[in-house]
Amino acid sequence: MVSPMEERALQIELTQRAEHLLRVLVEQYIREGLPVGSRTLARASGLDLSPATVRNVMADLEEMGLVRSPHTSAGRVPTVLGYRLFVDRMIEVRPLDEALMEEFRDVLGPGQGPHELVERASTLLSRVTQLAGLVTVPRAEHAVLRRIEFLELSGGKVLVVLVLEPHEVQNLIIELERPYSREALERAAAFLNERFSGMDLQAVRARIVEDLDCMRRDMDRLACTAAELGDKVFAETLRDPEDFVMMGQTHLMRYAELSDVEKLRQLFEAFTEKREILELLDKCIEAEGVQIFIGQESGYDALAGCSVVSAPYRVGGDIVGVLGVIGPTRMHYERVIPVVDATARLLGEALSA
Amino acid sequence: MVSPMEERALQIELTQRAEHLLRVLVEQYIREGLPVGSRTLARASGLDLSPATVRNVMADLEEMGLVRSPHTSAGRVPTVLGYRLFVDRMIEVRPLDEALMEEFRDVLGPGQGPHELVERASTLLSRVTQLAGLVTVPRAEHAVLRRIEFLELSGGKVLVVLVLEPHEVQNLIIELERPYSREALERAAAFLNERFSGMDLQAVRARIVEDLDCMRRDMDRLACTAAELGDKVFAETLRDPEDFVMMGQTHLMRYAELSDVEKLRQLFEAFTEKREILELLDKCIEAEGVQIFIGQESGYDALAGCSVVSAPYRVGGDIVGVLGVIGPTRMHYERVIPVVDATARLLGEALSA
DNA sequence: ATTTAGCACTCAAAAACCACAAGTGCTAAC
DNA sequence: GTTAGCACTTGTGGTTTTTGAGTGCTAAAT
Repeated sequence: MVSPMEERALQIELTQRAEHLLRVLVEQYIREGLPVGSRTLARASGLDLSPATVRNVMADLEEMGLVRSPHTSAGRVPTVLGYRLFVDRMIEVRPLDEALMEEFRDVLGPGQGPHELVERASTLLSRVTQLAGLVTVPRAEHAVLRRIEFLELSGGKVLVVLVLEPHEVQNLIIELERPYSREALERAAAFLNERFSGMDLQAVRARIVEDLDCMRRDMDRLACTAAELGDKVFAETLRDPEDFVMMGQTHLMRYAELSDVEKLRQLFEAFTEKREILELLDKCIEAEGVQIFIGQESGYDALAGCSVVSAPYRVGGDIVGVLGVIGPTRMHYERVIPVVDATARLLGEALSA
Repeated sequence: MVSPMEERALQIELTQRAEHLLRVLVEQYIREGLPVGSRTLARASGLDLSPATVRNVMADLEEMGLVRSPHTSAGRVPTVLGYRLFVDRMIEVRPLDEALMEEFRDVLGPGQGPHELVERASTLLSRVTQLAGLVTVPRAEHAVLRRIEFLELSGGKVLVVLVLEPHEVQNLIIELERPYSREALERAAAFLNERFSGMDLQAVRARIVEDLDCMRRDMDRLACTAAELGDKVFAETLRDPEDFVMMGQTHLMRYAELSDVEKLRQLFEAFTEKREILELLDKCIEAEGVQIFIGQESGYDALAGCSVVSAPYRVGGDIVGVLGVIGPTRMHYERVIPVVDATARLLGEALSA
């Protein structure tokens, strides 16, 4: 999975010096948020160069599409491609310092239900990075079934209560094609509990699908009812994560580049809409480690001027969700990346416990 | 419950004409959002008055603190007190037209769980008024207990699953002082189910508290365990509503008077903080009908420039929550009030079903 | 063949200025 | 009590000027 931008970035050759200058420029711009002029850059670079020389280099970088000037007499700012190069080649990802790690472990300690953990992870991300944190609700496939319960409602609907092993209760309402007696429901639940409690949901699902056929043949009424109900329930429960938890949106209002109210509104609309964000997160779910979408790379207008840094998190080797942050393109990647990475790791661990 | 502003407003005497002019001014300002000058007002009033006369009246109104001018050569805008007078005396609250009512009934139809209903009500409010809608999660005291279940977790904690009658599942984790065997938990649950299912939570609570003493004396181990656990559970469940659902915040970004990003940030911070908003809603929970807080009346800085229109909603005669909208002071009260009122009524009905 | 000093040029942002329109308060006449 | 008239105030919008940061280019220096 290599984005078009990334591909383009890979082909770019730069002299040592140009690369260094680009790095310093991006760093400076991330810090200050103002276009960087040749004089400043010459000084900040540490190299013994005159502004004029720096200007020449800048002209080259501009031609390559790595920087641009907002107008003739302003300094240079990084383009998306410039950021790309920066994050791909120039960032040294150091592990988080132990003190912070300790705090993370503390917040994401065991003994909480998945939902609580997700919320904490999101809050943690946003607090530490001063950006908006987001975490998808984990897929439940590796949760272990502890107890299932059916309760009849009016109108041919049934309330299903599912108690899962990492302390969580899910409940959903299913609609039945044909009516079942209260007693049938009770016995079906007992049957399912007997047979499947202690197994993980994926296994349960597989087993039920498998059983469904031969049971129909056997005409074993009880087993058949149970399997039918179970099929509905677990099909529903194992659908892709359709939700995420987002915290700290208000942090984004602090960045000047997003201080246009209309722009901000569109961004927040996208947050409450959720659809686009979910699509984007979906793209990350198969990636190996930390993924970064810079500005327009994501392809969503509402996210113009924003970057997303994300990482999948796993339980028992399997990816069950994605988390990350969203902020202005000029975010402090070098710091954000390890934070996202660590959070993903620790959330995964906490969910496994 | 009369606010200080309201009290002050009650004492104000106005001539027929002055009152009319104030009303027209407020209406105009709510529509346009611009200071209203004497010429415009003279025309809009329908009265056959010269601008000069209107100016004289305005000078009086200004002295009474009902209007003010942003600067010497601008028109007048209503003050908080002006709005107060307007909503208290000059608004004719007409019931919603039948078509809209029909839509409301449709959205808040029966057959949904409380949480779903709350979310729908909030969305409905925000959509119809183009403001932010908010609805507190209803107190559960009149929910009927259908089933209670204990599941032991590690570390002396117990997961309690509570199935309530308007289709809802609540789960909470309680911490135990002394350990109970798995069997004891199971039997306690059976005992509680046997004894209390079908009763409303408040009654359950009362009964348990009542029983607790005499049971301790009896030394009936089972009943005692059950009562102790039940006491914890229902004490927890019946606490005041500690949460609300808010929808359509982004609408607020459309109003010019809130278009200062810093102001907006503070407002949104208050929304996520929730505490202040909850305090405010708490004040409404005892009121009879629709309550209105205009601008600073609420006393919270973050809500400067905002008004809140709220109404409690009831299930079976008892207030179980509050709902309303929040928007700029210059909102269209005459329309918003019936909407809030109707939503409260219908949400109550839907929850009772 | 780089690098750099020098210089003319550009452009946005800030300040200064102007004219104008909207609106006021006041006074004196109706 | 009402209104016409008038002087005065003040934000707004437009134009112009100034300023300063920063550029690109050229020609000299290394």
